[in-house]
Amino acid sequence: MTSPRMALATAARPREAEILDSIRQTFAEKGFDGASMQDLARAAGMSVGNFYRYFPSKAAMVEAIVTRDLAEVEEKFTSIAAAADPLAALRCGLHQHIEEECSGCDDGPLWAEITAAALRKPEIGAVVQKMESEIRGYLLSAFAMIAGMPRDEAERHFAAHSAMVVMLVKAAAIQAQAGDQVSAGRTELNELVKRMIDAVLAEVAAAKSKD
Amino acid sequence: MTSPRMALATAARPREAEILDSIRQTFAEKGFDGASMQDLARAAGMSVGNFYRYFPSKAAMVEAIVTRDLAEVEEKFTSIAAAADPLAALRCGLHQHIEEECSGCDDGPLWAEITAAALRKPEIGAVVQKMESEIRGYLLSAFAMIAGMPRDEAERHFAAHSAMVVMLVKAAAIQAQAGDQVSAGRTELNELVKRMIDAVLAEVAAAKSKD
DNA sequence: CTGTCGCGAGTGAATGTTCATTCATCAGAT
DNA sequence: ATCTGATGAATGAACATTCACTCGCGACAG
Repeated sequence: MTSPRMALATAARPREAEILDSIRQTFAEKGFDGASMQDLARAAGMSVGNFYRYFPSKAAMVEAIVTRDLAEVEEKFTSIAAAADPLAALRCGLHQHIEEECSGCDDGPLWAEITAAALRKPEIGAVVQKMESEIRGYLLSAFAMIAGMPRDEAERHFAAHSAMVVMLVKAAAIQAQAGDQVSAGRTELNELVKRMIDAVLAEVAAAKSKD
Repeated sequence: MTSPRMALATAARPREAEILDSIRQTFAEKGFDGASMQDLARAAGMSVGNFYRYFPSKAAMVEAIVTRDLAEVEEKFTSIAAAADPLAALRCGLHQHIEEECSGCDDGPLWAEITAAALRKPEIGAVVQKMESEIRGYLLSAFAMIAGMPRDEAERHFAAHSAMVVMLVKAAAIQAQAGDQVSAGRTELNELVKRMIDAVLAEVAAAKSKD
């Protein structure tokens, strides 16, 4: 997940993307309020003064992080929409995502932090909400294809389903980073999460047959 | 949720409980790192100096908050375990909890904050993990009754199920406080969450018949 | 080829503010 | 007289934000 992300965004605004990668870690480790501008500047490998040239506020950094991740997600959904069997592609993509979050890329703390900050700071709340509603939009488009119904009908029927998928994925990512004693049961929980996602998708697919 | 909480804990250490109620709000509004000792002391209605007599650190406050909420949860599970139909009682209790979190008691931000803090500060992580594992324990005991199997067997079969329930409840509480545009779809999402919980419980109950 | 001008990128010390933590002190009850 | 619960000013560290300044480099006139 790290290398494609870097490759993707580096193309557009190289320096900013590079800084973003450094910043993520710091936010994850110290939290939104816990990370000082000095901390962040140091992590980005530059002086405090210069740092303000790139990001005038913490909210701006979160916005940049969110925007970049959203672009990644969009890319994935585009390939899902183009697949021969969208249901299978979506299912596979989600399962893969659950696996990835568990081992390797530790974005859990970062999203926990951003989620918490979104509930306190309106600027961040707006950004996060825009992101989530956009993702729900992608899901709904996929659902429309799967259920063989127009997009707006899918929206009416499956709004909650799309929200549930987003919720499950986020919750799983955050949970995956908590504690170590239970790591044996981590695999089991992941399997159960995947089954829950399957159940949601099954409800969507079931709308097709009864037309 | 507020009044029973106060009534419960006031019996034991009145002053501390009173302070805790004031503190909650501040943590929810400003975040763990965002809330200064001055903020918290003011919220508790006392001087900074005196405040340190009650809580020497923010982690201690979180611990107190968590401990108190855990006592509430324990109480609920005790009554569930004593019910004639534990499955129905558990199901009803969980559904009720989902409803409550949505309207009225806005504990979402607080738990988002605590969850995020738990991933960064080891002391808080330990406390939260202890709480969650205790709750999972209560769930597993209930599961054992429902499935009609010894407790340790339930633990082997349903560890993931208990973790999933905890995850769903927490995620729903946090999600319930995000944004306002979607509040129309909030009810639908809540219904879906309840159905997911039902699905998990159904898997537990299914273990009974096949003995 | 060379001097120098402009400019974007980068620096880090300075400023005023807020924070955590301590402590000398106080009011009132025993 | 003393003990308990409470006060809030004091202290030093850390923070956000600004700013005067440097450096390297390409353009370009001589």
